Amino acid sequence: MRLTTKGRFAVTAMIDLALRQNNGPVTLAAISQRQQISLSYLEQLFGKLRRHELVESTRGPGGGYTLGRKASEITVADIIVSVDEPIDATQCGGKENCLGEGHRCMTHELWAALNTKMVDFLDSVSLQSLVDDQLAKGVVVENAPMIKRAISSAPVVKPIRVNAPNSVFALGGVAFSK
Amino acid sequence: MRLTTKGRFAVTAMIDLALRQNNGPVTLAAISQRQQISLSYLEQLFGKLRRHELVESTRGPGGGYTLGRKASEITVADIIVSVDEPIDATQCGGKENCLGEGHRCMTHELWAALNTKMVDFLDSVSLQSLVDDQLAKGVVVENAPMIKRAISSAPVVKPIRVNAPNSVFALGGVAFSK
DNA sequence: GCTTTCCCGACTGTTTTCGTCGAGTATAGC
DNA sequence: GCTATACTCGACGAAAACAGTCGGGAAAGC
Repeated sequence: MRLTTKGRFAVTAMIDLALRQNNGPVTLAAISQRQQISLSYLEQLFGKLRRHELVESTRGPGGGYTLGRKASEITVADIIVSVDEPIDATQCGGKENCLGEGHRCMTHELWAALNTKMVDFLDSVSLQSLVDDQLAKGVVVENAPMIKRAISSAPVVKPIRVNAPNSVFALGGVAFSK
Repeated sequence: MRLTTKGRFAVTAMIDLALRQNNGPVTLAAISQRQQISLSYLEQLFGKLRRHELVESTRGPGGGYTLGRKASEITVADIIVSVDEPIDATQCGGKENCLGEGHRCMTHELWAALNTKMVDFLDSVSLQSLVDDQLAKGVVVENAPMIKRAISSAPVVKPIRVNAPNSVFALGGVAFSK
């Protein structure tokens, strides 16, 4: 279980998606603009999310992504392991005796305890609960036009490929200096 | 809050230290051998842990490291932030309006919620509780000779610098394929 | 046929991780 | 004082992961 900005991007994007999928599929271009994440990077992340069946895609105009199952049935742990590709294979597999010195892979056991706690915790946080948090905080979801047709009239801001010139969130663990 | 193998090494080493500091200071060489972590790397990690006052050092023969305070008063969060050096500075600082589009940095708020939960959780897990887990699992702590003197007699395995030829735990998130 | 949108693989630059090395300082015991 | 032990510090380096780019392609709707 690793926890980096990569996982954060994925969680952020998933919340954005969950907040807005009522009006049909949400495009990556829209998420990219709202959350300031590079479109190409989102494509990579959603490729993984789709292969893990956390999202479904529909192509063509009016297409985009929707959640693969209910937000209450998607956990933060699901999202993070999807994009992090746990290369796993902790070598000794967990059962072999890493070194035949009788203490059989204490290092492994050692970390496993904390890791279990971590996974259990992240598995207890559902996407729905994060969405609720956002709604409670008064996040305004532009209840978009149900039109879906009648496009190509307004001066749409063209969603080009490169839209995050110098990403603001490039690095940094997250605030909390305390 | 980042969570990588670096933090894992630090936590692992701290548990090892907590398990054995009864018989006086524990040397990095000993931890290195038991946990299969490069000695030089441990030196770096413990330099940070010491500067954060999580451990204390005593030099010279018979020296080593001891915990800076009781194991029950050290949390996993303490250890991880010590070695991870939270570069912080999430750019927009958390108060500015990242982009003047009214939704004032939703991305930021979004992740902050989960991050708070993470930190709170890791802050609730004490080093002592992890040590207890280990003892409960029947980890045998070689209740080492209280001698401390009378060294240089037995054919001691020389603790040279290079002792982890090809580290087994080089990468990999941790097991849990499920 | 055109546009929209997802899909995929390859590529690149920076940061982090992990580890090495060399030199130095404090302490204890002879 | 000498020597061995052990921490202390800084620099360096290879390899991986991260974050992002790019170009082309394929399905679907108009």
